[in-house]
Amino acid sequence: MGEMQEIQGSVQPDSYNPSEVESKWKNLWTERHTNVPDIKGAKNPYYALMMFPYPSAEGLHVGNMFAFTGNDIHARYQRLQGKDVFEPLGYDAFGIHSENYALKVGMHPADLIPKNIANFRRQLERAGLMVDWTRSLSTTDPDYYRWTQWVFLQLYKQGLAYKKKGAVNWCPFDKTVLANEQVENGLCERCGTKVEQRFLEQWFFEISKYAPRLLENLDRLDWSETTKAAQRNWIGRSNGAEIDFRLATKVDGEDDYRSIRVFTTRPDTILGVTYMVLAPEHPLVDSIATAEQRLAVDNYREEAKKKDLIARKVNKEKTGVFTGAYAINPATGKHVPIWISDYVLMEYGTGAIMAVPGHDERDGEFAETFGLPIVVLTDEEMESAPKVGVDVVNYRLHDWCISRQRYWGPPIPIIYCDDCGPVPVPENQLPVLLPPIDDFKPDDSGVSPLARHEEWYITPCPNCGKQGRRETDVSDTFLDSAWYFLRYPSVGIDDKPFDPEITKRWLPVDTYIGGNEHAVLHLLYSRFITMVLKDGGHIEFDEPFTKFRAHGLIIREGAKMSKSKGNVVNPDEYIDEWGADSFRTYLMFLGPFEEGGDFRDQGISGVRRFLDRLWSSVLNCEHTGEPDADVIRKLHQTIKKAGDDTAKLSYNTAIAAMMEYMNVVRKGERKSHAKEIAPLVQLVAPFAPHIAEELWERMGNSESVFNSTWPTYDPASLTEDSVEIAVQVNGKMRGKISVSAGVQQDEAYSAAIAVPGIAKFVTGEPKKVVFVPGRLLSIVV
RNA sequence: GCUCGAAUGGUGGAACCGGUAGACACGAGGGACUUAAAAUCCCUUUGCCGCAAGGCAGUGCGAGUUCGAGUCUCGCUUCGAGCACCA
Repeated sequence: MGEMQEIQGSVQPDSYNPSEVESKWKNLWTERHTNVPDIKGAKNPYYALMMFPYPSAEGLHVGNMFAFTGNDIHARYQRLQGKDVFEPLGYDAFGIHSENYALKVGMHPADLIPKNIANFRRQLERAGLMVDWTRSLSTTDPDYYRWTQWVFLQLYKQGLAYKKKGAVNWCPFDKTVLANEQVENGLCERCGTKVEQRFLEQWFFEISKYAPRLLENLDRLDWSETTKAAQRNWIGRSNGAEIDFRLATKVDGEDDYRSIRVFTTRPDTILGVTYMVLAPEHPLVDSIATAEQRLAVDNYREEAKKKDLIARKVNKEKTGVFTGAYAINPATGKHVPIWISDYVLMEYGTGAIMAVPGHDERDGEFAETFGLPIVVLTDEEMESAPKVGVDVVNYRLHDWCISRQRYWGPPIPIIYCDDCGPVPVPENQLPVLLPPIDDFKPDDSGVSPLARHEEWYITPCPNCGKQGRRETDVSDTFLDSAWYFLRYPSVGIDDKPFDPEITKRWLPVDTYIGGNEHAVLHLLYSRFITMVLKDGGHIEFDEPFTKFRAHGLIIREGAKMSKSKGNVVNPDEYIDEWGADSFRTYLMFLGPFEEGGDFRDQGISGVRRFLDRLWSSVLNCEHTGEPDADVIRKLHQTIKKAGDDTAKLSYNTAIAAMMEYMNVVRKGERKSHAKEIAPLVQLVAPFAPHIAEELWERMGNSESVFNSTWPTYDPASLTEDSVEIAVQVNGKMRGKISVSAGVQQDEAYSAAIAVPGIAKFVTGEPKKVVFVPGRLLSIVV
């Protein structure tokens, strides 16, 4: 063996071989249960959570890897701080995405998903995450979705789940309804198909009731500001007033005058009202339309119903029709005509507005189109406007439509009975299993494929025992993911969704990391469900994630990665070539974690070089004699810098600090001392855990490096004895002086003008001298 | 239109509270080692002028505050993200 290496020459007997080191430690971690915390007895529990992935057939994406690694580093860092860290990971495997893919490749999702999960698991394990694999889950496990159905029932019990026929977003491609949050610019978020409006009976969660709380709590959450801003935007609070406009004539056959209530944010402009507009669907339209206008009104309402949402939103030309009726402005007593138009939305406010064309752009356009009068008010008129309204607050947040006319999801646990009406499935009869049907392809009927299976949906009413009918819609995937963080610590407990003692110990989640694309979907829904469970007495906190950080996106060659551009990075290739430790560290080094960055193939070599140097420095270090005092000083500075930066997820600068230290340690090809290099192994450990374990072991430690304690620094070492002070004359850099650290202004000044290059700019007595100790001397002449 | 971000060498990116702009890394150039290459190690690397010492300019653009501005204020430009006929 030795002879062979002698012949090959280039092969060092003990050079760094990532794949060897990594597979060794992967196995040891599993054997020793290194990553399994004591769920019931942990003294310093720390829950480090990462948004779970959808297990796609393509396998893990670098974006996922980037995010998981960032979370893993945080988790490992917290562990080195002495915390009992729980880092779980599972799969968000229900939903349209999985189902569409299964349809495309002609497989059943129930067969496809386990394959995808196995591939994900393989890739995730290669990444060296500190994940507790004994507590994983998939939302498609009956053991899991049983409790998703339980969550539905809690909302139902608390009066927050209701069924309503109404205008909903229908995706003609995915053949299902969508939540408002899943519609982007009138297009389906998943497939980009134009969304149509349909009138269907659907299950809703009354999230709108929680709008004030969802908004107010944001102020006390330690979350990325961008995420909070997106939620505030989405919840959309606006302060205004509701004002009643009485009709000028009575509705036929009624004794009293009816009135129309409007919402406005500008009650001070009431003197400028020249007409009113109702949404076409407004319930009063039928009764107030006059005989002459009836036909025109009906036609317009039919047109509005047909018009797809995108036409309404993109083509903002104003259309409308006069109802023939008039109302009385409560502030002036004047009669104003009542129109209907689809620029007024039934879902917002009261579905009716007072139009002030002189002070509202949209009203102005409408008035111009139809030749209605435009009144521009003076400031005095607005200030002296009579108060005829009641102050109200409106939110844009709509209720969450959770029914999906699809197959691949948890069936909604409701049974319809002719006598008893909708009856919730008793909790002890959960789960309502999703039947293994083959014809799961959705159709245009507006009902789920499950509705084709009488043998499944015909079932006795839990109340009276007569023949009933199951709800055939399944619930939205976002319900699966709105509570999964509650389940992880209690995985394996089969008589309740989450154990109260365990939940008390581990939740809320200490840090949550994920993509900002979920700011108004998953993150809002999770907060809502948490509040509901708190109000139902199931948990003791009403915010699920104490701290949330949105990670950035990885791009390549300045563009988003996509298959069509051919610039997708497959993590496997890079791990094969460079090792997981180098790959992880490179991902964290390429840019700020919360911003992301550009993935460049060549960049990874620098990180690998760093690990190679670390390897050889540790293996060749001196164990006798004393370490260099200057190096030790730099070490303390590095411990502080790398520690502070790692703690605040500023991973790229933490790595830079370690590299800088490495350069100091090896300066001029010197041999490092064990005391100089050992703490660096610990600093590197969260980033490159395998090599850190290996080196830690080779340094004579028998325990995992992750059971060691983060090195401490001596604050006295942070300041240098002598410092370089910058000297400016009239604001321009003119030179530097080297002085002892505690030097005062006079002394610094004398030292400065003793330098000819500085003195030549200082002519005569200075007008002013500014001295920043240890940094700078500024002379004004 | 509204709400957030961002803009710094050839490239990715650093810069605490307003205090030496360009840390760290890639790339490039030069050198050492080698029969050679790879690997490794060392040096140089914002631009311009200069043999040098040194000087001038410089953080998207234009003003301002300040002894001093990448950083603060005002006014723009461009790019990215979210929301959008929400009264």
